[in-house]
Amino acid sequence: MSPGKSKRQELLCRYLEENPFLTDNELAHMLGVSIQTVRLDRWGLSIPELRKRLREVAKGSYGQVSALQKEEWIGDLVDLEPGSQGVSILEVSEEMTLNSTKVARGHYIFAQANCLAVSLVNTKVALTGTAKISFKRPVYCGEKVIARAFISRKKDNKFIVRVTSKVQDETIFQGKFLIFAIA
Amino acid sequence: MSPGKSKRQELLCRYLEENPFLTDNELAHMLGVSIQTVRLDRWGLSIPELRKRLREVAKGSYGQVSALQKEEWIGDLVDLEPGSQGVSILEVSEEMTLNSTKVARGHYIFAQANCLAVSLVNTKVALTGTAKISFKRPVYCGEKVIARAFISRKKDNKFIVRVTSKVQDETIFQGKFLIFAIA
DNA sequence: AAATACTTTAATACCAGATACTAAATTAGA
DNA sequence: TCTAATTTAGTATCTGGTATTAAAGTATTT
Repeated sequence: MSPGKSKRQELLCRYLEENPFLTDNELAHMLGVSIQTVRLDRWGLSIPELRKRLREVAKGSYGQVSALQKEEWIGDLVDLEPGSQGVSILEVSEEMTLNSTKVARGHYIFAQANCLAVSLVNTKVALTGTAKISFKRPVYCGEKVIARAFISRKKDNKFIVRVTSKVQDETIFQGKFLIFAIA
Repeated sequence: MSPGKSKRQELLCRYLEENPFLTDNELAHMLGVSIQTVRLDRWGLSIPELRKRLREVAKGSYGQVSALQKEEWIGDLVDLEPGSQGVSILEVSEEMTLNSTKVARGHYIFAQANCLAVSLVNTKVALTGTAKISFKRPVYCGEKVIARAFISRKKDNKFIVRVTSKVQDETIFQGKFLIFAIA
């Protein structure tokens, strides 16, 4: 991949993030390339056409739910062995950060860990009882948080789950969750 | 104007109010008339085409999105004395609960407390360092959670904030947050 | 019943903003 | 220099329309 291509694709993303209502034609002019190249780039980045983007924005806003509200889970489960361990990835988006800085709100990091911890417990319903958590350093917009969790102890319907969240091998969060399984 | 026409136009409006993402074709089938009649009706009612409707909804919401981002707090601040204490109310909605039961996800309760704790610290940026939290009992859909927070200790740029969340005088959550103020 | 007006349907040409595909031209890397 | 990646071009096709003209169908009135 040429440097021009990846740089252009980055730009394209930035333009569309700023203004998702741009046509391929407008993008082509802005980037100084042909419309075919723009389409090829969009395809490579799996960005849908303008009309679908409009549909998404429109439909998304039609439900009118806030970011944390509409997400069932915070983070994407990439590996899960119920009853043992699991891994979840969360890419920190603009909505999760404070305005002035680009630092993620603590409760998103917590939410990711909590979701993962709860999903480890292999029952219909699991509830967090207590938790001791620690944010090691701020996480910035765009960073990928990888949370790893494992069940460290189990007694009756009580589970102790330890979660460590990292950004590129640097621990940014640690938590110990006591979780109750409910039958 | 025949009664059939005005009745149909009323129906058309109702359908579009319910779901503005309907094509003329779909409307024609729903109303049992030809597509031309639908277009004529839309013209008479000066209802724009689907794509323009989408654009409007999308653009209209796009301004609001950034406005919502600014004050994306979990919970409503009802009382706040920065540097001392504050109260926040959160009504648990369907989106915050698990599907099977009607129990609120722990991280919403945490998020409310965390937001409140951070807002108590009267600086531009405040970050949660560590927290020790405890969920006393599940919270159900529709319940109003009242979180009260106060700064229990302060040293340099470190604040210890204690939060107690209640549902009708019953404590459902307690937390101790160590928060860093950043200049 | 016939003439007139209103309503509905049909048909055609055209547009924006795309997809899907083929192919040629350009550029960069070995 | 030759090859492979990248970019551009061109064409056919799609959706969901607009705009226009024309032809039916249905009342309404005279």
